[in-house]
Amino acid sequence: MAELSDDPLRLDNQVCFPLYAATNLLQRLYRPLLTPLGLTYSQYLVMLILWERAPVTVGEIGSCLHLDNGTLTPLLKRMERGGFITRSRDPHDERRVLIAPTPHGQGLREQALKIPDELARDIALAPEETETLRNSVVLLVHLLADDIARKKEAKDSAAVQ
Amino acid sequence: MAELSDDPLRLDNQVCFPLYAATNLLQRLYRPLLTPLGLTYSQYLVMLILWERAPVTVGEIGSCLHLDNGTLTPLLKRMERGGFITRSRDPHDERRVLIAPTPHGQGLREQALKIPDELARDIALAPEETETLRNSVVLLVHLLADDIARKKEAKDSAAVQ
DNA sequence: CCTATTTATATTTCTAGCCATATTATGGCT
DNA sequence: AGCCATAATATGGCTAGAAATATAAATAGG
Repeated sequence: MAELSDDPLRLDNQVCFPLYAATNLLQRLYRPLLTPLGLTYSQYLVMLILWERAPVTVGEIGSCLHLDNGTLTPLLKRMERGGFITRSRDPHDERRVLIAPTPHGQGLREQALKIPDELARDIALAPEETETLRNSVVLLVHLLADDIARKKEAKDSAAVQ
Repeated sequence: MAELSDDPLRLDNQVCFPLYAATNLLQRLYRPLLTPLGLTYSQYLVMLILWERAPVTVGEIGSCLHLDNGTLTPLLKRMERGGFITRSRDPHDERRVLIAPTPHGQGLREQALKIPDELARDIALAPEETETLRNSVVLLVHLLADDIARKKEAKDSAAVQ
């Protein structure tokens, strides 16, 4: 019995699997709240950034959300087609693409304001426990992001030699 | 200042976003450990189940991992093509498809055993903090899964009327 | 028995996410 | 000006994930 429950490969003993499952389930909960606005969850995250400040570059969005360019380019194009954002080259540096909300995109902020409340009702974790959870996951994200950045750097300098 | 930091739409104040980011980053960390085995992260999760017990049905895998059939069917077909698993109809109930590891898939367990250690080194959370994190995310998963099941049931009974 | 319902899986059509590679732009150097 | 290293974004090819719908097998009611 101790044998089974100490098995590091046992699904119940993993940390990463619950994170993975929670993320999938959360996106399923967000969907019915976001589709009336015409947004997916990742698109909603982009709007959260743009509601804080705009314009931002594709690269800035990527480092905020920890997403790759190959993910963002098509996602932002869909958002442009949907009329949520504009994409325009920075005249001062034409390598950069500036992303800004359209008036319609900006206007959605009002409707988005009620989403956190609706979710809080569903999640039904004690506020204190939510805080604890948030803090440890935020810490984990920092550790992971640093670790991945370190590995990327190691790889890049190896590629130069 | 208090205005800004109380904004529920601020990225820094969200619980779901760090979970989302952590999950993406974790999959990036897993990738270099799993590609030598020929597995993706979700495929690895399937193997974790099969290493505990086999055969299992597609539906059982789905409820363990909280994944949809539309996700699992192609995933399992890729795993079959890759020689990791077999898919066969249950002779007693031909609606069901039984999934079992091939000898090759079974053999990978040995190599997989070192993966949790390598990851623990990368994550570098204190063991106690890891435990706290795991417990709160597991709790969250239960709450979310129950909530979604409740909503699905409500929708299905509405469809009947 | 036979039809109606339920159950299990598959299919279709989207959107996302990653890696590796390519394209274009900038800046510094000579 | 011309060249080289670097930087920012785009592309292609793959795997995943979800909702809605379809197919086929099993079961229940009459």
